[in-house]
Amino acid sequence: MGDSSSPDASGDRRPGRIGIGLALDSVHFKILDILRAQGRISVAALAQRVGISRANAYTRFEALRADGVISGFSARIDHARVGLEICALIFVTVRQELWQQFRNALARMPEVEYCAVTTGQHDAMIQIRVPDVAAVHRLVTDQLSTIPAVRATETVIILDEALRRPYVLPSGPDFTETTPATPPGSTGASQFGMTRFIRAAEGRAELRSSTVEDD
Amino acid sequence: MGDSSSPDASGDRRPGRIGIGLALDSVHFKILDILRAQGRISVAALAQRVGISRANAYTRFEALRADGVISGFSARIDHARVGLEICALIFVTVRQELWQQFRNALARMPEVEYCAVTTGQHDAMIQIRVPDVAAVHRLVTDQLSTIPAVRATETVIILDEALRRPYVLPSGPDFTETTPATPPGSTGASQFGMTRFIRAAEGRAELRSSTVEDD
DNA sequence: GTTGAAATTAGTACGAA
DNA sequence: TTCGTACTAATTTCAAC
Repeated sequence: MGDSSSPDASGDRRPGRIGIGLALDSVHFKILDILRAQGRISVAALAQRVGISRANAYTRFEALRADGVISGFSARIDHARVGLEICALIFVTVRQELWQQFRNALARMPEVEYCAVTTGQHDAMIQIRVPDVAAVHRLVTDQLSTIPAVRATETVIILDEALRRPYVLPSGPDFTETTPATPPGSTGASQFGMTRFIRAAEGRAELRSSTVEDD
Repeated sequence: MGDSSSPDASGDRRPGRIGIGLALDSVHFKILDILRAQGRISVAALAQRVGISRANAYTRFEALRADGVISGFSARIDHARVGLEICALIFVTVRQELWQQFRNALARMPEVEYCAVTTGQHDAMIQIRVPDVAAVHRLVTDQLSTIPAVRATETVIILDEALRRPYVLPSGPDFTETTPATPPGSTGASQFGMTRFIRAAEGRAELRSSTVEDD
């Protein structure tokens, strides 16, 4: 609240209102990016890395949590180290009148890591993690195919996970620069909510360093 | 080290050796499960919830991190709240001799959240997050299809994410019970590494409560 | 939105069981 | 190994600027 009239003339941190939640500025995005990579960093260290005061960092941190932008924190667990060596995708054709049954059944299967409802040839894609390939077959035949909501399945084994970057953030200049290097209208800045092009090289070059997954 | 001869007769916490790393027992799994749901919990609170001493919790926590079982911590970010409303899957047919080029190109695309090399009809599946559907089309035509390594693509829009449970842990009795309720050989316990069946109801009933994503 | 205090809590290093 | 305690260092909270 407070950025109603002219969002372009507000100076340095142009907040981009998204949906109905709080307006996020470049500092918020910097915080999110750090917290995405190092979820257990102290707020004090966070403040220092972002370049704001402790109190400010606490306020923003709390606001992000309260507003649901940050829904929580997770340890990243190495699946292989924990006995889940095999990952597979199962494409499912669902009887349209039994969707809720299908969802309920999935919720009861701990091997299911992800389920997306999709357009296209199939209705849903689920991703599972199991100890060995035999378990994939067992899961499909003994569990999935016995659900009445499931009409057909198609299984694909994942041979390698080339990229794993959970909780990506928007690309574009808004999201790494905090210093007043970019005057509002001069460069190819893209306000969130607007559909403006950014030259690919620009937005990406500065993003790269902050996308690494450490800690 | 110390559990070489008879892992069944060791009593309560039967460690299951996985790969070459440290042997994980049920306490480790309980720690992992809590840390998966509440990545920012203090070690003191963790110790209390697991039912071990603070010192022990520190030791195990450090061991899990040092051994790479826990590779880090992440904030869970609500994509919609951050302006990334659209999620899509793109199935890619890759020129087999140009795989490395393909990987390198993906690494430079911040919209790509995940890429898996798969068996089946296509060679890879990538998942992207962008602000709107137009951006999906732009990404496929302007970026992906201009990579020489990409022979063909097939795009599917995700209408709903029915389940999102990153970093799942193995199912089975080993992974929630800490109390000596289960004598080693009597029930359908499944040692990790062995391929033994567990009756579905057993392993899952007790798992359900600890799979919820809070904080 | 920032700085600088106090109060609380976290992390470490011992011995003892 | 694991536990319990004491010690040190850090973080969070709360005040005033």
